[in-house]
Amino acid sequence: MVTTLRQEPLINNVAESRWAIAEDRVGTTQLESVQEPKYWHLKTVLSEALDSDFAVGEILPNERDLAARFGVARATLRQALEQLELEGRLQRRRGVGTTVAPPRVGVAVSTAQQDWTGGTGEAWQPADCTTGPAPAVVQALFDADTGDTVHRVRRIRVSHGQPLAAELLYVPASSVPALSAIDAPSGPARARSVLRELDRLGLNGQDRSVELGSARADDAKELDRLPGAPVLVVTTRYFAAGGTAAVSVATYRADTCRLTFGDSGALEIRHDDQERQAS
Amino acid sequence: MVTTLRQEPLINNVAESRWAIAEDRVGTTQLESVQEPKYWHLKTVLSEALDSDFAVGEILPNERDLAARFGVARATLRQALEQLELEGRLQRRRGVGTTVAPPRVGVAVSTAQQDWTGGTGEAWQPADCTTGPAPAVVQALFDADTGDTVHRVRRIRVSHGQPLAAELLYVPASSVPALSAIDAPSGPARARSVLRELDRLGLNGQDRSVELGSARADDAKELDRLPGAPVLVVTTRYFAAGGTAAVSVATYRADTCRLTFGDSGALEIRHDDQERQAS
DNA sequence: TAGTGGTCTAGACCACAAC
DNA sequence: TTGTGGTCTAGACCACTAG
Repeated sequence: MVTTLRQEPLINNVAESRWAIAEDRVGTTQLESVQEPKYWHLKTVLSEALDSDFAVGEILPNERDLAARFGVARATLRQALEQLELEGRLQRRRGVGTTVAPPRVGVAVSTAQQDWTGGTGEAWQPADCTTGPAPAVVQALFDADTGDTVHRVRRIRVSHGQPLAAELLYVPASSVPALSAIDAPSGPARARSVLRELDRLGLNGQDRSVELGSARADDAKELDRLPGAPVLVVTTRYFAAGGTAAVSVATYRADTCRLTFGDSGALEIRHDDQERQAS
Repeated sequence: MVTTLRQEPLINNVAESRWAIAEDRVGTTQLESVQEPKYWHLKTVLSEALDSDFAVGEILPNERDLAARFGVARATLRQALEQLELEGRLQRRRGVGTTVAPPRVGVAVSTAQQDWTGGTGEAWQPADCTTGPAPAVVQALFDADTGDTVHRVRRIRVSHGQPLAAELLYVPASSVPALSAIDAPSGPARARSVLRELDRLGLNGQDRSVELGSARADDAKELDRLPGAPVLVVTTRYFAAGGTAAVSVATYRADTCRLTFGDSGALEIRHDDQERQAS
């Protein structure tokens, strides 16, 4: 592999040397630390290499080359890459390649009481609205006497041109009785109408939960990911005088998002350094 | 495969029929809905089967049998099972088997101001304490003038005998100057001493973020999972008069935990039904 | 059209738990 | 010892992106 290395000598040699270091580290340390899975060891070595030798946005060699370099099967190499992608260190796109991902963005979730009509700039943008029954899991979060028909408002959260989250906001028809039946029965205009009514209600509290999920096909499309991609599912229950006025199920891209809750300190956690937690 | 089916006739036949339904569903629906990955389709079918036909704790056939039943390679079947485990639907244990998982437990995270000394019963239990430098990522969350040496308090959160989370609490030595240098320099006793001092400080705010991570070896051991298992990493910064008094990095099992934040509604989200969100 | 990551296969062996 | 899930291999083909 040292023979045909004469075109673009400088750049190629720099790249070569960085990978050579990593290769060595895999070869040598694997012998001593027995009984550690190859993919895990590989992931650790790659992670450290990314920390010290690579810049955000840099393109990695393709999977077949990398696997050959480290002397493992492509499937094993992929296991390591998948871990790193899960941790937000890498970004992989079919047909394109693998690049070093930027640090996760901190996304404020709690921000006290929000303005439904979207006066706060670049937060949520309403995309659509339909009317019908809510899924059983959501229905269970409403009060027993709430009717079956709800408005389903679709909203997308974008930052710096990248989609961060896709939300489905369920508003029981009984929560917004004043909603005019005259304007558009669906679509973005309808969505804004529902939000305006919700804003008029004046909510007095909320209840939130976060769990890991995998993106459904529709969410994945909005998030520019493949179905099954890991997401953080944020379920929020909004309370008004009468009880639960709305339920929001928001799915955030787990690879790119770090959810922040400013409970009282009101400070933003900064994370712009490249360093990572030591093992 | 219909021949030797005579021992435990009733139970086996019931089990057989349930799987036969799922098999059919895979075979038939795959033809129409083209261009959907097999593992994804398989996951959907299995998920619906779990919803309708299986009880919590039930044991599934082993992976080789299941793969044969559905006519796919074991690796493909495993991709589907991994997804379901990620979603908290299944529990797999090496050497034992695969079982239907109970619904995720709601774990309160915010609970206003806590009592460090652990008077609240079954929450965190201190396990150990060491002293030394903090990892760079954590150090970055402290104020610039904070010294290098911190107390690292290890705590475990358990519920119903199951480990939910493992925490590393970083307390700068400068935050707890009154800490007696006389009692045990490390171990659980030392941990309690540090927490007692922290309690005495009187914190006036906190700052929290949640992101997806994978369990490091030490955390994995505490959580009774394999290294690399998906976890929800909750990073909390505690403020006192002087600034950041402590930083906590808690890793929750993503498969079994749903983090709840009682921001103001103070209600617990109930989730004891078996139903799941429709696709 | 060429090159990338995504899916899938049919094996093999290993670590672990339980009998 | 047996059976389970976990790891690993060396291929193959497909879907997508970009030249």
